[in-house]
Amino acid sequence: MSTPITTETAPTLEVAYAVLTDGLDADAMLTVVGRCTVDYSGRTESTLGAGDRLVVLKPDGTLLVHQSTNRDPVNWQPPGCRHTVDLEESDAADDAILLVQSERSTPSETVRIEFETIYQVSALSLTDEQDLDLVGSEEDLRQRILADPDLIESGFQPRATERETSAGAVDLYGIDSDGVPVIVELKRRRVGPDAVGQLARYVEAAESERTDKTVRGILVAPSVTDRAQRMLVERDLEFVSLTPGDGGPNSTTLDTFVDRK
Amino acid sequence: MSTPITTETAPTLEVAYAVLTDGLDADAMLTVVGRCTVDYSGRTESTLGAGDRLVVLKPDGTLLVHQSTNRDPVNWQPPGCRHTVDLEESDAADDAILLVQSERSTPSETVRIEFETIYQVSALSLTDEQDLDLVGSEEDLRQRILADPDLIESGFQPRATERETSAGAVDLYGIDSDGVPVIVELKRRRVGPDAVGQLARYVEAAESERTDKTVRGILVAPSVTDRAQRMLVERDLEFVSLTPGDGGPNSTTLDTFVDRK
DNA sequence: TGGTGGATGTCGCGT
DNA sequence: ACGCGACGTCCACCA
Repeated sequence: MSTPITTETAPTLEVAYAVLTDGLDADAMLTVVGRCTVDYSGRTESTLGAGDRLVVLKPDGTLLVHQSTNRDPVNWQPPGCRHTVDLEESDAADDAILLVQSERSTPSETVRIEFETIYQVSALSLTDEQDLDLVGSEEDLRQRILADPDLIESGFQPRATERETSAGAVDLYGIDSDGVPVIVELKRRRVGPDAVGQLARYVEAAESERTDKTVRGILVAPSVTDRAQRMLVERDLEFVSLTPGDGGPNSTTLDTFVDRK
Repeated sequence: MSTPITTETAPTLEVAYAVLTDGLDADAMLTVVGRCTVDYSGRTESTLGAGDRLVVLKPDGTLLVHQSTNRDPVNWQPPGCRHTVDLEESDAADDAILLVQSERSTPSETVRIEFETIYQVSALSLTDEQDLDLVGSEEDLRQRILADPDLIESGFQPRATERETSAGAVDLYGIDSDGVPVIVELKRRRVGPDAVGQLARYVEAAESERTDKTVRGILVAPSVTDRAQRMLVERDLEFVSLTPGDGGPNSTTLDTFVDRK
């Protein structure tokens, strides 16, 4: 198999234009490195003065503009956008511009990138059938509890997941050894006030739906902040410390990464 | 100025190794396109089978692994990580591997990328002094209200922003025309139950701190969902419709993007 | 298409 | 370093 890449280093804007239009036609992943300005308008508006950036156009309609810092792109467009490329000629030969634009509706958003110089442009035909396999999410914590409900407390009986209340769906619903309804809110990491508020909402909603008896609320997470702890006490809510993994995500499996010499 | 790029297309692993190690030394932004597997261990764990991806190593210690779909990287490491590159020789010449690894502590996390084939590797020296200038955030909404408090209601007097309560800092605190305390929670976009819960927490905390009188709670946002609306009514909270921009972010300034022919 | 909540969220700010 | 909340959050799921 031949290298699935077309690359031009220090191309003229015309050459870059050709690579990009061909790449868009071929559903390739495109990368452009060059000096550009970026303007965004949509849910908000932003401008970014001229500088060197890495721009990525994905075949699914994603746009990324990366500076040399931060994990997140400084500007972007989510999947589903329509990308277009234009050459803006000019009287003076020197200030011609390559325009990369990305648009979508609902919400109406536009990103407009004006390249004055392009250092490199590439069209990549990537073959990738694989999906990420991730372990340790909140879903795993739920599975762990369903497999062994006593992790919550002795005698806890799960009855439903995602049970609907007027305030939203409850992570885990069940009854304790006395038959009292229990609402469980799961968090995969240390929680703050927001999680307590969420649990409080669900408990309040559940109590307003069954006027006969009280409903217990249990927050399940590795740990809580001080403020969240106080809020739990104030609201008569409970806390159970549990991590998604058996002994925490960093317990045994980490030695997978010990260098194999 | 010369093109600030070193690129090798279809390099041997040895050549790629040289480009990457030199680039790490030079604090360059590095891109690698090739067939690889990715393993992650840290807050959770994940594996990703062999496929073609675009990998980016930023000089600030950021790592990105991008597939051909989605805005977010399938694997990543945030800024501040230590990147290393290794050649793993092998008996059979064919199954040598280029290993790119990124590590950090607090939390302890490792991403390990094994390249079996590299289609392209580049080292980019990007010059970019510019910061993003963004308009239309929640902060702009606050400024707008402080400049004209009557937008909340006639006679509203702001007294403090980020005023502390036992449940956290309140966006905007003031008194109404009757001298009744008012807590205002600002949201730049349509809000759901979480924002109502947040406001309810603040109001409850404020009332427990001043037992003399009730405290009003006003949610300020462009709009609310049905469920959030019901929750507001249940809790005796109020709603005022306001957008960050004057007439909404998409009103007048959009014609900036009309094509200039 | 819109509502709802999770996320290896990330990021910036304050203590 | 930790707590806290915003974010053009993105994203999957579901009605």
